[in-house]
Amino acid sequence: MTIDKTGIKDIAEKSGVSLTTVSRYFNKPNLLSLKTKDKIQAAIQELNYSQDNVARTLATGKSNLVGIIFPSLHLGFYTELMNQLIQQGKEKHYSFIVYTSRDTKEEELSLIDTLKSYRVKGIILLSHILSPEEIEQLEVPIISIERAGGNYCQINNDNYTGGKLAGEKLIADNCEVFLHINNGYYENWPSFKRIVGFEFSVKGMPHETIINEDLTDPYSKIASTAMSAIVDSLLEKYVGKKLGIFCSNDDIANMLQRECIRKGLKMLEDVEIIGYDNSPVSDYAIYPITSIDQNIPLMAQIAINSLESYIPHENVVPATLMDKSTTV
Amino acid sequence: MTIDKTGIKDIAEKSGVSLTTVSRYFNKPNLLSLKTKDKIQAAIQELNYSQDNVARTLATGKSNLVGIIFPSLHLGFYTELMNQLIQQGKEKHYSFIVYTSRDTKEEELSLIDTLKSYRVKGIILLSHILSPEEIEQLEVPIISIERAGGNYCQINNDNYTGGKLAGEKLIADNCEVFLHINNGYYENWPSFKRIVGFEFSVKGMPHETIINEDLTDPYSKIASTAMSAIVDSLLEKYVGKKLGIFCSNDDIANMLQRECIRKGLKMLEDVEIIGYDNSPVSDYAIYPITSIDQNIPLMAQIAINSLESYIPHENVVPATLMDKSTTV
DNA sequence: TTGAAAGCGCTAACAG
DNA sequence: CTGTTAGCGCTTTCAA
Repeated sequence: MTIDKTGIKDIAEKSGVSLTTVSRYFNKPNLLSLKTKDKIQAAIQELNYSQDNVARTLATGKSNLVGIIFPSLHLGFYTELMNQLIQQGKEKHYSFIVYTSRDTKEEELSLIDTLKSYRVKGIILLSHILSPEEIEQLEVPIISIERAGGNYCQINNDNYTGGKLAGEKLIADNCEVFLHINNGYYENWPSFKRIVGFEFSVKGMPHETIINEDLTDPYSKIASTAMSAIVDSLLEKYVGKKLGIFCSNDDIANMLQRECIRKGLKMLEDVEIIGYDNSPVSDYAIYPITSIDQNIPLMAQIAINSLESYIPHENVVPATLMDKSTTV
Repeated sequence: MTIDKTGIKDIAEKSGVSLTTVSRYFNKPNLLSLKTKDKIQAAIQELNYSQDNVARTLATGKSNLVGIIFPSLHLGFYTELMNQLIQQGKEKHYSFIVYTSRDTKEEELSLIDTLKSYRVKGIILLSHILSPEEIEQLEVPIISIERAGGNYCQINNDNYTGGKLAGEKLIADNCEVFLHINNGYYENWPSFKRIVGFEFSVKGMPHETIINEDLTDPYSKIASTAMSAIVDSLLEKYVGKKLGIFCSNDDIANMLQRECIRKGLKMLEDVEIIGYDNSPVSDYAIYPITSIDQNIPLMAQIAINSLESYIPHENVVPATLMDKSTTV
């Protein structure tokens, strides 16, 4: 299993040129004569050689590895982003080392250390553990996505507009009470602007923002229970009114829809729901959920490009409303 | 950004020992005297040194990187498996390079080549592109999960029992017609045994197996349409009968439940549903879906251990029925 | 217990 | 256009 060993040296001998020339065949092919290129290519084929990324990385100091750190994997937005990243990264021969981190700073820093020790080209950061200041100390290109910003590359959705679009839609649909359900935030998070935008748009009308951290992991008993209680209190409080509910993500919206259906609410008639992310979950609910699209493919594309030419600044990706079956 | 450079050499100088000794500090610490160990440790702290995995990999020929190749990411089973793998792998300092592959053999082989060039410890294979024979040629430790087997390490669920448990449950619940819905298979796939087990258990009673490849990607229009048609035909064919439906995975079961609800079927009364995987999706459906548990954490654990000490053979993980709300 | 020296496989000046 | 010569940062005989 380790008798392979076919290296640049072997193909150099086989084709009667020097090591360097073979190396150049891969890195600066235009410096070589057609004849040598052919010879080398032939040897490569014959010996079934393929490059050694470890040696190359050691020599150059840079690999094509990229780190991604998610808070968790069980959210449509994350899965889809990873999918896009992997897909689009293939063209540039990027390989992604994936971690999850939602606990301690020490753990996250150690993961980042490991990543650095593999000489990653950059780290795409989605976890919320580190502060902007701490991130700035990292000494490795960081691309943060939907995180509070600092002096590094950020990719954020136009959350303000997203929230505003949701509010406007719900108003246009003649909802009578406007609710926002969120699992918690910090005011410096980009996603906080969703709330601001939403509240701005429903200003002057009956509205309420409900924050409940139990909703953080949507696939838990605790989240179901919390959501059930929320719906109950809403029904009690706003009896007879048509509710317009904007959720901070599709998973929460999905959970909400489930509770509404269980409790016999009629979609569109009694309640309208808008989620955020336009991720697959929003499509496989009973009533596919109207959602604010973050343009995940574009986010991935920007991330990939930023890896190539790193510029520390904020990239804002537009938000658009995707009309489905939970709004008129 | 590249002024870092703190290497084994620096800490050797600082602590007045040789390179070799410092190296041994990490690899064979018990060969060192307590005094030198202390000196070295102090230097490490002071210089804030951390090891270079690339150099170490080049020198030893083995890294702590592990490849995973999924057919896609949008299936609860995959997400949860990845989650478990990443989590459990952390203890052994494994880092996972994640790919998706569902297209051509060339692409998959090239991914595997890249993985090899990073000197991965092994590759966890879930994609269906390569045949067992081709996998055997790979010259890298392969751990296949729920794939047709060959002479390499395999981790498979006890699919036969899983299918049988589903059938028996549906019978016990007094269903009158027994259906299996599947998105396609090959007879040498482990998951084919689900069908065999199920069919065995409902032998002699009215039953039918429905195969439809359009169900492969559950988050697509095409899948919804297909499922809708399937339910229609079932209703037409078995009017008035209580249907017992076993699906090949939770995502399909979820889709099925959605169509049943849309068409006004009453859960438990008109229809019972059992999925496979016991993945998060099964829990956030309107009626949490009874499902066959594959014990994903155990699968992950076996995978991790197999990486450590590779033994080419089949590991069979037990299947158990998880009773939820789509069965009595 | 410790050190010197020879690589691991490739790249990158520098020279021709 | 092509070759020589040092490394990249760490591990690993071999010898002391």
